[in-house]
Amino acid sequence: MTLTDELSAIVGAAFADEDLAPSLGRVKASDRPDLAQFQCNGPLAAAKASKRNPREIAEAIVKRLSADRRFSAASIAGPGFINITLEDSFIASRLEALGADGKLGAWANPAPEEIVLDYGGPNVAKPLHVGHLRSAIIGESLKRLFRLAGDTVHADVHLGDWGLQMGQLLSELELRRPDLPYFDEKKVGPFPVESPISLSDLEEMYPVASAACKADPARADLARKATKALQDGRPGYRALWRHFVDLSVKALKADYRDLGVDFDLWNGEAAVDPLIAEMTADLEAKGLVERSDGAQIIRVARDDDKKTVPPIILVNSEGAVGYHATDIATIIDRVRQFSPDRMLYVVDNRQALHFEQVFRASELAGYFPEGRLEHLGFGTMNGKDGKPFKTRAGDVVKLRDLIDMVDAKARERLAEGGLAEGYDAEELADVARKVGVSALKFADLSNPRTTDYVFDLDRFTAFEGRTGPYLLYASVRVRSVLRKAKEAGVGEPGSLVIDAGEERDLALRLLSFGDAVRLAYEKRMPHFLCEHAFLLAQAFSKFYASCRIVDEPRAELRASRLALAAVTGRQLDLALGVLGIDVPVRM
RNA sequence: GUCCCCGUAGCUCAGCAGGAUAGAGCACCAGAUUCCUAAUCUGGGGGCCACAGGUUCGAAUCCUGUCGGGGACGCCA
Repeated sequence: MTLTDELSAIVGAAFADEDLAPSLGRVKASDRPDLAQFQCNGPLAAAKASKRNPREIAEAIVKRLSADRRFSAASIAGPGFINITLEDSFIASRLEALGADGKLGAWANPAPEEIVLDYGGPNVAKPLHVGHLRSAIIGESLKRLFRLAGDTVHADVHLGDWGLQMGQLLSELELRRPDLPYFDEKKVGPFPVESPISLSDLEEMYPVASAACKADPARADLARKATKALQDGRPGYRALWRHFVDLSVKALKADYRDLGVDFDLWNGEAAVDPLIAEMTADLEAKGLVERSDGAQIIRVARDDDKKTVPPIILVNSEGAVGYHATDIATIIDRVRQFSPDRMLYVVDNRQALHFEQVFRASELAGYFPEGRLEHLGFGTMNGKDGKPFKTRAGDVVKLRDLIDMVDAKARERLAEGGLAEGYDAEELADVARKVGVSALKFADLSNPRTTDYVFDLDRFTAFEGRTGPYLLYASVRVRSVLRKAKEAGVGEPGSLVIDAGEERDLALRLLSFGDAVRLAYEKRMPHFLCEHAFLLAQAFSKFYASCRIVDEPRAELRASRLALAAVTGRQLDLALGVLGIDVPVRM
């Protein structure tokens, strides 16, 4: 139960005593912190419903609340707002409870769920680029958020390893190296253990093959036929495919590790290949499949659709399956493996129609209820011109290059401030990486998930203001203060005494963590957590600037402030952990 | 053409289960360090919330339309 839940219950009871709906007692943090800490707008809504005077209702409620010792003030303002200010002793008692809670007041899901979270989607043979940044870090953050709330989460990278792009690659290599044993149609094996080409060969081939197929229909036909042959199990193609996947997965794992992104499942589309035949037969038996222009389709349009929802191409005219089919088969596979309550897909907004189609087909076939499949779309990252971000040369920016850029910027910053003194090479590298990646992640995660945003290198590498490094700095300072206190032997953290306004503000901010967690969870939007982390770090910085801690002469106050700092440090680190941001020991 | 998203300070963006004086960061101006990390803190200027209607006691927030930007729309993923 969060603090505002508790306050809402108290105020709701007062509404109930006035024969009004308790839900009208919803309390939230005040929009006018200069006037009060919390507010309730219920009387205005109550007035509308019961045709009474809002101020009259507010007056009756306030009269009841005024008797409550937990409130230092309850008053009416404006047309009928109820302004509430808490007794410091009450704030202190709630903060003590928060400190004793292992999850620092985080909201817990009352009915924990089993969730499959799909947030990778990288393609074999394609290095991660800026476009993959969002799904990786939003997904990672949601995974940690759901787990914090008590859910069980299976994180699935869901590799793109089975569609037409595999046929494009196979045919490309076949054109270049027809002599390789893999391309002998009659040969069933064994094939060499070592891949005939390297990862960089693969990454070079992909855009070439893709462009060639786009330009030349005959070339594209080769790719489609190769895709079909791969899916039909031609041994040479399968062996080569295995090499491609192994090379890519190795590189992808390294890239994701550097970003602090970790998957439980490394399956790809190909993993459900054995289910395809069974599934298409089942869909056929259920009467959902139609023939159209040589392809097998499923119609998913509805009479009340405002937009045209095209049918799913289950099997194309070549006889091969695409990602519609593998996505539906993946739903079946996940149900069999985990029988989850929900499946979530963190994928670009532009895929919205695709998921709509897949979810409807899943519902029609009775595989999984549509309402428990969620496409958590995210906005695209654009350049300053509003178009998808590219380098000056017109290329997409590789994720690795981006990480190197922020890393270099962090080293520069450490050097110019003379901050790197006393760091050995290893710690320097560690601090630079953590500072750089925190900037990257926070800049991205602090945007609402669904909106597009402008990718601005200066902003991503800025270390002042509302940035990742600002949060790290606050966390490091907390740790430093606690260490100094220990060294100086000034005593242990003790019970809370609220003295200065900055202490009260910090305490109230700490107590709002539960609301932030719940909001982020319910909306599946990590930026609410970013907001909280920033406001918390800011409240701490203000507290730190105006209140002495280690050398505060009054022992009771010193102990209280140490406790406040300790709880802040723990909650900040927890929040940063959920965002996937690692904190260096010092910076 | 149909549908979806967006338009808020010079810039990048919050706020949109309607509510009080629309916020933050950056940039700009002025300050703070004999003292726990100045990657910090304090103060200041800066807004017809794209536009026009509508609903409401009350609209940045809900509805309709216009303009502007982006995106999606059967054999790519």
